[in-house]
Amino acid sequence: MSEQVASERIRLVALDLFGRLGIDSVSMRQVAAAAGCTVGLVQHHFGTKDGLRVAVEEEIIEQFEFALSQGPRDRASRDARVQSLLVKRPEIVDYLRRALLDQRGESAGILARLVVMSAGQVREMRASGHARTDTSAEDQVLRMLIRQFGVLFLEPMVAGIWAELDQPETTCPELKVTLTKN
Amino acid sequence: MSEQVASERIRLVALDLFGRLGIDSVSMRQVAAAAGCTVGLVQHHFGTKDGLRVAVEEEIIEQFEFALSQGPRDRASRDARVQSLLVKRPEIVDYLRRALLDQRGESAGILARLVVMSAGQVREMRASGHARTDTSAEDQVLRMLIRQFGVLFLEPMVAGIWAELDQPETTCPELKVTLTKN
DNA sequence: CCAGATACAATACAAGTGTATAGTCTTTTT
DNA sequence: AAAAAGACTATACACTTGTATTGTATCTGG
Repeated sequence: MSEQVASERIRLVALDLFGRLGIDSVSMRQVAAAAGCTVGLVQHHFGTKDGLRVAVEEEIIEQFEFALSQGPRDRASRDARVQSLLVKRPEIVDYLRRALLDQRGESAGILARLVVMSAGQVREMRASGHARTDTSAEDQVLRMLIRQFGVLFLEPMVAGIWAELDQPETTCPELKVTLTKN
Repeated sequence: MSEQVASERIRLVALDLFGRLGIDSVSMRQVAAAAGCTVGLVQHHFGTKDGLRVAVEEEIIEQFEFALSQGPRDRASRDARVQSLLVKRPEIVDYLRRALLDQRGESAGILARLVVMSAGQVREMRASGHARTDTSAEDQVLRMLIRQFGVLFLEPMVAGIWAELDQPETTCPELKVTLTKN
């Protein structure tokens, strides 16, 4: 099952760790340990930490391109394929959420590429009659991105609040009483 | 204007930096430099970095309690006061967004306290007839929090996408052409 | 077979981290 | 005025960080 090449394994655990903890909070040694190798190997394959970040983002882009390129080209089908990808690989959602919210320095690059891809999709849909052309293309791009990411990005917020409402006795005893009282 | 006590100045710049860059990415020395003092003074006032984090969160809680405690007690008025606070102090929104996003370890504490506060508000509204009692309190708490934070949390995402759509020639030349073509 | 590339490990190092400690002023208290 | 307390600086230390370097297997093409 985990008998892949080490390079790919490193990329996958890096994507997972970066998404879950944030790039800055993950050390090369952490990545190496999670991938079951040494720091030297990570360096050998990706050069620097930034090189690893680029490779991770490359993988995300590839996944998107794959999901968008095959299958029917109407809006609903494309949305479904993207949604399927994001549900199957929540690490990607985590990573992108951080990239979108951070938006400082190099981490904004993947956002730009994603917007460009979405713009391409919108243009293609407009040309093939799968999208109306009487509204602005910018709006359509923005709507497309929010349609695909909006709920997924808000999900941890709702989940966090809900978890707190569900079992608050660990952190704050009086809340449970308050809420179950009526 | 900036002739406050150093302790308060440190707390404010720490809140700002923590919110903008994330707690882990901000060093004590960075905080000290931004506050115009040395690391030793930060230690003297707040002990450890975690102590500084606690103080920063304390300040946020205080601001919320202040906004909630004074003025009319109906839902619309409270929402307006909270909204006013969050607009006036975007660092607080940034900080809370990160706390909500991270949700690991100690950083989840302020989320818990915020949920508890909101639950208290809901209970008070229910008791005073400012909120209906025929729906679940949990739902009301969740709705209240999403009502107050939802758009503010999504805002940087929209802003980021929009900025990319607005001036993409710096990062990706062909997008501009694509979008302005029709 | 055997050079050469490739996969991987071990270690070394400068820079940055949080924090402990000790010292110097300045204010407050008695 | 003496002393205690607080505000503030300077420095040292152990640790982690990313990365450079060097070495060793393992494969691979001629």
